[in-house]
Amino acid sequence: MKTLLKEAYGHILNETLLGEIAATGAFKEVSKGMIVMDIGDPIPGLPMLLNGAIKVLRVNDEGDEMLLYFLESGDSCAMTLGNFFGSTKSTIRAVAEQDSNMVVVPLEKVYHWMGEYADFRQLVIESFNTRLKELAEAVDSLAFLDLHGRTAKYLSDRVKVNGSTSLDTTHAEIAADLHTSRVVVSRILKQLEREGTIELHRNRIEVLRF
DNA sequence: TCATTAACACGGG
DNA sequence: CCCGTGTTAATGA
Repeated sequence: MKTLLKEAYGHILNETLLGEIAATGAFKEVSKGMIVMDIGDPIPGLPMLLNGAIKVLRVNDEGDEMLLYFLESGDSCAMTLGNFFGSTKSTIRAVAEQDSNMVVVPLEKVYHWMGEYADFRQLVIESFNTRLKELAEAVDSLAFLDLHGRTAKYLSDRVKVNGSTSLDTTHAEIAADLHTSRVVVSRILKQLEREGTIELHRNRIEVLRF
């Protein structure tokens, strides 16, 4: 676990801290498609992603979803740090985009290290900053892009976090992430295929240009 | 005009 | 057979 930690966070966190995280954090392994955390779940600590990728979604009371952003290796999920402001329940759903490994750091340790280590403080603040930027981007695309544009952006984002132009997905999943209907997604995907942007297969989309 | 819902046929695993 | 896909028709904002 120490090796994975160093690969993902070694560039920002000092050796002592990495050792402490390895010693006190809970290692967690999730496989693709698993719900890592759901609305209302108690937050056990600060999740620090070691490898893989996690999809973060907002969900309303009817169960409708809406993609917020992806977490990649070296990201921590600052949304869970709502704890600092008194909430102990998750307000998001997190689904494994790939098989992933993470360390969950207990909150007492997070408090402690934020006071003790400048580099840890830095990590948390940077994480907040990045998540906020990604949220702003999600709002932008909702406000300024039509569904065709949102779908194209969505596909290129997924290509980026997966590091592959071959996406294992279905039209229904895309529809859920973009909070629209599958009919529309099918039509837009067909259109993108005719434009030569993608290639459609069953349970798979090959992204040719992005 | 463009999205949504319902309904259907086709085909692959 | 079940599920993912592609399409159409009717309806709504």
